[in-house]
Amino acid sequence: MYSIGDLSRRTSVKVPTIRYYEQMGLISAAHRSEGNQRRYEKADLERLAFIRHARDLGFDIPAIRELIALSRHPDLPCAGADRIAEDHLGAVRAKIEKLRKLEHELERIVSHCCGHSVEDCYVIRALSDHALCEAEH
Amino acid sequence: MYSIGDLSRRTSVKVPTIRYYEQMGLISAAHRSEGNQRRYEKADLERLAFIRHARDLGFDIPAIRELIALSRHPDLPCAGADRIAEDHLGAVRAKIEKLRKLEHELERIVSHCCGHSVEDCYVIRALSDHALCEAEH
DNA sequence: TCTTGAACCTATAGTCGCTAGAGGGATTAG
DNA sequence: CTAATCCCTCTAGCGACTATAGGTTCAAGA
Repeated sequence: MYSIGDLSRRTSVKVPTIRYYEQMGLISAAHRSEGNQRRYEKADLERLAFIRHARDLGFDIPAIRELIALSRHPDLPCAGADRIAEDHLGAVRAKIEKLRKLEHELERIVSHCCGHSVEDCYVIRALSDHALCEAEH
Repeated sequence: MYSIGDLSRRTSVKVPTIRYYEQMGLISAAHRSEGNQRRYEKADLERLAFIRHARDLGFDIPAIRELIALSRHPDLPCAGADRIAEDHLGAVRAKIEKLRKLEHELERIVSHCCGHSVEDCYVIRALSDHALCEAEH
């Protein structure tokens, strides 16, 4: 039997976050002590570690809910889980692509700025005048 | 004289967003018509285009506030603006780095999954067992 | 001039995944 | 038995908007 604090220390998930996950339906409502405090078992610890891991990999809460639901039906084909992971991978790649374009444009703007005063600062001028940009954004 | 809708169409900033920027102090409170509707001039349009452009480049609102303040003092050295842009570039690069690690790990997990049922799905197993991961995250 | 419909107004709540705080009760070590 | 630490619920805040409700003003056509 673990208290919520024990669970928190063992999974590195903060106490309020555990309560939040309960509210979001990612973990089922815990048993309570006589004094109404949450008491957890080993299965809860594993479940929470799963959630933590998925969050670290950037899955959002609805995706995690689906993954948990799938993991309770070992007989189903795993195409569902694969699709969730692939979709997420696609989203991560899209974000990287966007950020890379941003990086490129910012690099260009920063490196072009050799002025001394704000008046001829390339950073400010580029923001004021879209025509100074290389790509659309 | 532009109405808020004119301004919106010309800058591609949505009407509620323009009001939000006014609330956040990025644009000064507009003059009003007799019937209390906002009326803008060319200077407001340029200011809003500047903001839009900075947002597209990922600057957050406090940074934009600073950039606007700087752009009104053309005599100041432009090191302040440069630093804001460089800081932002650094943040963008850090995000890219994080996402690339995620991408790598997700690729690995997805590509290892050749199971047919959830029971031996590598996606689910990797989430359940952190030891299957290559890097810490 | 009147009417209609589009555009405008304010104020409030919702998004996401937590995090922080207030104000109180439970547990446990000494 | 007491004090320190933990735990409880409830509410509000973050950032940058977006959506909705309920009402007012404007502009163009009849």
